[in-house]
Amino acid sequence: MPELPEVEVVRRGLEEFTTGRTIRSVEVLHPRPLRRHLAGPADFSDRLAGQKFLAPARRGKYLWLPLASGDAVLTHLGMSGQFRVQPVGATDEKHLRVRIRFDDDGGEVRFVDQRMFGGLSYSEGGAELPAEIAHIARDPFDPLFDTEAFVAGVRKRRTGLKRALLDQTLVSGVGNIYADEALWRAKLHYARATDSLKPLQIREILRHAHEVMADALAVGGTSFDALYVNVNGESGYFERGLAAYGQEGSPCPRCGRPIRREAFMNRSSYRCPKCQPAPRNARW
DNA sequence: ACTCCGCCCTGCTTGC
DNA sequence: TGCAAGCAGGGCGGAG
Repeated sequence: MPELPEVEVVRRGLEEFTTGRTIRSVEVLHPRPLRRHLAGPADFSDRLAGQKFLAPARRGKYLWLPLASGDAVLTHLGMSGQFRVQPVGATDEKHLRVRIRFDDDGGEVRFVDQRMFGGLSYSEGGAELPAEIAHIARDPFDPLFDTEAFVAGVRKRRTGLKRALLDQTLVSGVGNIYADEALWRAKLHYARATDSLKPLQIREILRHAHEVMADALAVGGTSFDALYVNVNGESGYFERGLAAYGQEGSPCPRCGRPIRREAFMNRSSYRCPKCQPAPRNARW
């Protein structure tokens, strides 16, 4: 569900509420979100008690909370994960999975996840960058993002452009929504063959992905429903900024043609049939 | 080595 | 009304 802008909104919210605080206890209410922590929920809780959080970090859609010990709590929101800050004693959310209490009088942090594609794990030595996500590419907001390596990587692939944009080992943070929006802005069809794109076109699609995610971040991200909210339970406002995604039948903001929805990768893709015509040598 | 599919979950919407 | 299928913004493991 959440892509880079939404995860960054959550990171900023957590930064305000967790940095410098010491954990008193961690309560795991469902084992599923701890599946990546192979030693099990009890071990996860035991290791965290008494530890102090440093400022949270993010790469793409992954988020981690470094600890003063040099380790980290690594998390991913999956499709429906949320972090919420609540006063101690507030009613439990229906899908509350993990509760973190602190040794001060402030509120608690809760991991809430309806579908449980998200989760948490304890990353030893992961404060700087958890080894578990070393394969994830830097995202476009990262000052060390290597544009030329991205251009070369995309051209080396033999696949469609949208598949490449969604491949988190080429560029991270882009999901189905912002891939469609970036493709619309760049006037490129999702099935354009990666190995026939010009370097300039690849730089352009990357620039648009960066810009559309920055635009979304500036207004708190995209929320279609209550499944994406910030740590205070508030929605973002970028849904009104979407030109293509979810806009089937609505006029293209550029040319007026109705936006088309098509099945793609067991999901949906939205495009303007005039601005983003199907290529001859399509790769799906 | 690279690419792609199926699957992990729950709940809301849609159509019969 | 009731039920089942379809769909939802992600990532991984393993098949080919």
